[in-house]
Amino acid sequence: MSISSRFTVGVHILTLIELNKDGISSSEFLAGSVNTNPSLVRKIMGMLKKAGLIEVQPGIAGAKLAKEPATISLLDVYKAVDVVKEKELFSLHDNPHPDCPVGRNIQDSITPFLSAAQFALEKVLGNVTIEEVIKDIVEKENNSSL
Amino acid sequence: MSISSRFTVGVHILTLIELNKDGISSSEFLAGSVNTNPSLVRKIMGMLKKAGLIEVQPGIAGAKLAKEPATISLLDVYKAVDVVKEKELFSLHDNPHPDCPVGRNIQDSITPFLSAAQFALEKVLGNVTIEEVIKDIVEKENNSSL
DNA sequence: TTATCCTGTATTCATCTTGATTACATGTAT
DNA sequence: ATACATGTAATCAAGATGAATACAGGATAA
Repeated sequence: MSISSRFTVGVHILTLIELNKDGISSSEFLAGSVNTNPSLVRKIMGMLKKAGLIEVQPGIAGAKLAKEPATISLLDVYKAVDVVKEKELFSLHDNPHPDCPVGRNIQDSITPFLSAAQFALEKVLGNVTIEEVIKDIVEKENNSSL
Repeated sequence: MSISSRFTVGVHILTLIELNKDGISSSEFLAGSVNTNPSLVRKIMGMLKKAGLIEVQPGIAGAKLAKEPATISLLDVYKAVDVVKEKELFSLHDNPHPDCPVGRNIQDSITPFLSAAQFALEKVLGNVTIEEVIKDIVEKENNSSL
């Protein structure tokens, strides 16, 4: 299992919109860089828009960031594209047997640990911004052209 | 998306084996508590055995822990049942376009952040032992019988 | 030996999620 | 009106998951 690439594609989209801020970032343009189809990009753009991360208007080509890159964290993107539901990163098996002491208590016992693990993951994502990703990419570009 | 319940079922199995240490924990017995079929339990038992967490023998009913509960972490179980591959919790979109500065660098740029997030999650799981889960269940049992 | 019970393992199946693809309604501008 | 973009729905193939069934092989008791 893997967390949907909607998340990393979302990060890609936001990064490219910013680096192409002087140009027009249409869904087709973005899809070309991601190597997917414009429809999927528009779907993800819709989620990013709903989350207040980008500005797009029907009929008008191009998207812009709605906030400064330094104020958008990877966690914002992760939540925007809805890849993992609240407290549901880990699956629990349905209906353990209530006649067994383990069966009737296991879920309540381990859920706090699972939530803590998921929270730790999300905290790391919350500490990384789109600005950092952009800086990193620009730096890699400069290094590779030496 | 969700991480396969093989993980939480594995924890359930280990916990029950220990709490039932004076009895015989056959795959059918364990499956009854988990509320699944014995075949799936045997499959997971095979993984736990391979990882050195339990002892089972063909033809002989019942499984026993191969180590003290205090020395088995949730991370051990998580790795044993192979629910998430190393550094692959997050999906990357294949083949971003190499002619775009973002396309050719995005994966290398974000992979360290994603790995760090996954590592943070695993670290939390590594700090919780089966013994703690058992204690918690016993405690819940005692409280409920007041 | 024979019968019985268990583990180990493979196969099949329905269900779900993902991402690709197509289509089309709606909005904007020339 | 035409051209082009976004918004959104529908369909599809592929992959993962867990349920279910079957059976080979090991262990034990009569």
